[in-house]
Amino acid sequence: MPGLHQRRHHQGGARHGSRPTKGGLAMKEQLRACILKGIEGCFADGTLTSGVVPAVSVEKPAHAEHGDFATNVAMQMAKPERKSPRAIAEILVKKLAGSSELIGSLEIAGPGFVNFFIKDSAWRTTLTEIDRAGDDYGKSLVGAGKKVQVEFVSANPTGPLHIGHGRGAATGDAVASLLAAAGFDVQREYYINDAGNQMNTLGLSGLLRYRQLLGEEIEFPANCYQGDYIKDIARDAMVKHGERFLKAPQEEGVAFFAKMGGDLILKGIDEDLQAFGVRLDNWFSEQSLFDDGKVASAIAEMQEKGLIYEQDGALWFRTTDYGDDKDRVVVRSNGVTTYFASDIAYHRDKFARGFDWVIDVWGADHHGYIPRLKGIVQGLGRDPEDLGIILVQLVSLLRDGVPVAMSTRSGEFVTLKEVVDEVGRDAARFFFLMRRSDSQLDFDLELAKRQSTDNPVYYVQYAHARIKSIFDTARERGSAPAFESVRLELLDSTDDMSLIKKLSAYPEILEGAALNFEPHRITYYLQELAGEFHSFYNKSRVITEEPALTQARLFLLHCAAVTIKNALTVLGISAPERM
RNA sequence: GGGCGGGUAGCUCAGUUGGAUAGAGUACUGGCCUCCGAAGCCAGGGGUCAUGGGUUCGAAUCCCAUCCCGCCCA
Repeated sequence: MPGLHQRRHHQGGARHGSRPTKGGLAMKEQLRACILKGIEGCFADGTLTSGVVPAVSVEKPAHAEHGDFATNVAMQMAKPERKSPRAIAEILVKKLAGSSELIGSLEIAGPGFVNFFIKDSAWRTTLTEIDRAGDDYGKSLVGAGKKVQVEFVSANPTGPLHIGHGRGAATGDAVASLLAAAGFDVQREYYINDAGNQMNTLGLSGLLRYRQLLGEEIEFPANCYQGDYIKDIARDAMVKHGERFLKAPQEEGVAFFAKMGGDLILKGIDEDLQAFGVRLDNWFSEQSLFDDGKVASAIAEMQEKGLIYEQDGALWFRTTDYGDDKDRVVVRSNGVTTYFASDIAYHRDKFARGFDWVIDVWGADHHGYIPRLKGIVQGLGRDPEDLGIILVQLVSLLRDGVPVAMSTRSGEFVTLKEVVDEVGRDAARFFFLMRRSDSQLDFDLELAKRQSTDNPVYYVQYAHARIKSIFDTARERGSAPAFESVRLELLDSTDDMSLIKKLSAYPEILEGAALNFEPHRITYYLQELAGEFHSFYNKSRVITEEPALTQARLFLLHCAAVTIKNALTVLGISAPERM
């Protein structure tokens, strides 16, 4: 559960409440500090007596009538103070009134909430900050430079990436970007499963297709890789090497096709990922763990710690010590190591490389591995929360609402490349990130391609392009943007204010999305922000007869464009100037 | 049989980590371009938050049990 890590790292990270305003996030921090001070003040002058300071929570009410922020401390203090929540709220409100530049007014509501109405002028300073920060608007320092590795995709090099890998790629890449934006030092890694038996199967598949190509009558086994890409590999080998592997011993042929096929497929995977906008910082080979003796040394370390024992000729890891159902085999009685052995060595190596926090992105069908992986981490003497695991659920591909049949066994699966070629990189990424990774995802190809209102990607990108277009028109009409001395106080309508407040929310949304590994929060925010802009645009003229007002509104839209672009960028989606 | 995820509007899904009157998109109905991009906006109806208990000032959210769907393991 990502949420578990979040709390620890959230509290452990450096808060930044002392910095100047960072949109709504810093406002909350300021209010929180202000409330705390108020409570201490009440204790000092005797109006409150318990001396018990509650955990002050400041939140954004669901309804605008309830103010910009609200706190429930009066309710929390009711018991220790032995007063009614509303009575406590009254005492607090008296103390807090006028105690901060931010607070316009205060009220007591409902069972004992204290509602804060922030001065419009305070909200408007966010705009100055957005303009100043530019591409950096929304970023924070919670990560405090901690080294984090996000490992994702890591598909076996036995076939091209399919649509399920696409969701993992979009998620892993976006989470990495989010964490970087939250101040972590992030590395993206791909783990190549190039040591297992599936490589022999790949080699055999290639060899058999090759022999078929050269005229041999062979029934192609059902447990070999069925896809046409195997035939391409065989054809390639035939062109380069002729009939050489017809006469060679089968072992040599299998080894050749395993190596050649693996390299070729991996190259294709890299190309597909790049076309999808994903660049890995590091490609880590499972085989290298064996070649470098890291598997052996990892096993040795665990044996020394007494975590690996021998039984029935096999070596077992005591994962039950850490909550697993049963112990897991590391080395079989025939001397062959398991995937689990590689996993021990691999994760040991990750931490040895200095990562404070290691995140694995998996398909949800691997959820059964969580306890044993957590076991490894603890066996290494680490906190289990130093390993974060993101499970990505299945993608159902639809075309106009009708499911597209997919099955890797039959070879008729839909590849990531096909999807990206058809709907484009931006739409594909947005769709993959539109839902919580926990929940299954319907991906409708026709909807993703549609250039209309029901396609959320276009809705958001259109907002950005529309703003740029307004700027073009402004220049044509002699109102070229000049933001040296914008009169922000002219932005005083409810439409101005609600757009400003939505822009102010971005830093908090970004931080929450990062610490919880939830990129979908950004896609939702983008849709809300775009909606806020479109609504604003339909009600408010930007280019007017009054130069000062025109400049103020252009400035507001400039800030909106910056925010939309930043949010799209962190998801790896472009912000077009024209569409 | 055990474990994990899910069950919220006709459909697809959010729900700020326990807060006030549960939201958005879509679909449906009706309006808005002599005017900065109508790929847009505005208005309306639509709910037993799977079910039953519990915890407390307060539960879609936490706990227990049950039902349904998907996946993993035996």
